[in-house]
Amino acid sequence: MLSSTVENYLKELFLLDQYGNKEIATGEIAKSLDVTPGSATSMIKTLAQAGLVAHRPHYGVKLTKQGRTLAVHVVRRHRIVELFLVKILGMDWSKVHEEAEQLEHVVSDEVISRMDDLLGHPSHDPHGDPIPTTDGTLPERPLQLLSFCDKGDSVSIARIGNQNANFLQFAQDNGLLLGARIEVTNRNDIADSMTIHAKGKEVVLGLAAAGRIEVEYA
Amino acid sequence: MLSSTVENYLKELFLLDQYGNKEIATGEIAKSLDVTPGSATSMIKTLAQAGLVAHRPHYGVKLTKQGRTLAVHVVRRHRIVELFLVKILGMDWSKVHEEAEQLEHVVSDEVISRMDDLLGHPSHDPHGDPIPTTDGTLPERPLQLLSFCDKGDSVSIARIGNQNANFLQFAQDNGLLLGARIEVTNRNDIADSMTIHAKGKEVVLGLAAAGRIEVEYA
DNA sequence: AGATTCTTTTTGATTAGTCAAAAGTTTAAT
DNA sequence: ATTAAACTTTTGACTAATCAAAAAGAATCT
Repeated sequence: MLSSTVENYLKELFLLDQYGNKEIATGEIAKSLDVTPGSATSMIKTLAQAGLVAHRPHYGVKLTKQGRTLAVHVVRRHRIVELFLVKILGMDWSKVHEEAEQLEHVVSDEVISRMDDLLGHPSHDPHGDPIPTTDGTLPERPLQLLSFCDKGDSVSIARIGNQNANFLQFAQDNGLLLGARIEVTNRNDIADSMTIHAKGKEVVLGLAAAGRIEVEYA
Repeated sequence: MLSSTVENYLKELFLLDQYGNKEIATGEIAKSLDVTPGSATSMIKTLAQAGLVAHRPHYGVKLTKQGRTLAVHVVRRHRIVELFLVKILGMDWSKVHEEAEQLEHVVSDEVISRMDDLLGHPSHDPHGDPIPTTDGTLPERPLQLLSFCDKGDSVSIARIGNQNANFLQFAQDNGLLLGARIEVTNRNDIADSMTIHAKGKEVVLGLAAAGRIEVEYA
């Protein structure tokens, strides 16, 4: 069995590069997990020893097939738990990430499978992130960053992956919910902002914030 | 925040003496938690340092008011989670204890409170153990060991506290479920056994096994 | 009271994970 | 081609929790 710490390293490596083509720098994983670079190096060596990552010293680290499989399972647990907390327990969308961070390490496969049944085998979590299947497949969707949309574009919100509770709370308060139909009513590249029409409300977003929201033209 | 290990020591001390009148021996808690006596001594010193237990070296240890409060909350989390797993996720009665052992350390108060709502503020868990309220009160019921019943007694099963999965499985397979109406059709103190009539079935139990089942005359 | 037994505590070592700071590499800039 | 900057690795130390084995304390039996 893997420790929570090991699971977190694997998960983070996966999230930093879903496709597994680039090498992750020690400093990058260290920053993501809020540990010192030295701690990351030492854990990377442990993971490499266990065959879960390939490490090229001074260049970077990459999940092995085995490591990726384990990571994907952690992500699956995390996302099913998140959706479960929202849909079944009625928890606030902006808070479930924190909770799932803890639960993902202790819920058994059986519990996950039952939650999955109860939820009707969902394809995406409450933030629009895809839920990997048991065999490790991830559903793909062609999404676009809201920050790339032009004035007049009418789209629907498909993903708000940013896990910061304050940002999510803000989004929620302004009608920027998953699936919401929105329209870009203005865009000003000089002022670095855009205006969104959502559910009768006007919301002004900086492009950086808009870049944290992904949309679908469908 | 308390570590899982600390929570387990507190919980176990509570379970070994719900009423808090006797002192628990170091060896007793060590055996319950499956650690060496030396490990228990060292943890007890840590807990005493933190004001969670009172330790009289060589004589025993007892939860302080503060320690008891924390322990009761762990027990509350455990029991609500157990019931939730059975009632909402449909898990097997004999398996939820193990799962709850893990979850009890990571579920937040908010999740527990929502589970509690969803379950309708239950008073007892799937084994018939009382669920402490948020303020730390435990509902009391006058129960009797099945092993003390006489031939002809008609009672209902109120508690099967034994957490061994095999025993629970056996009970389940023989209709010895919580709330089941049963009758003692025979009792033989020499042979150390009794016969129970449950749901049209006859079950023979040794008195030791019958002692792990508690009943209500009501 | 003395010896034996049982239990508890102490001691010293080990493991996982971490940090701070020193030392070593790589890359980029002059 | 040096030097500087940025990053990574190494080193040594620390904490929580554990174990095995030695030492100490309490209880019991004669």
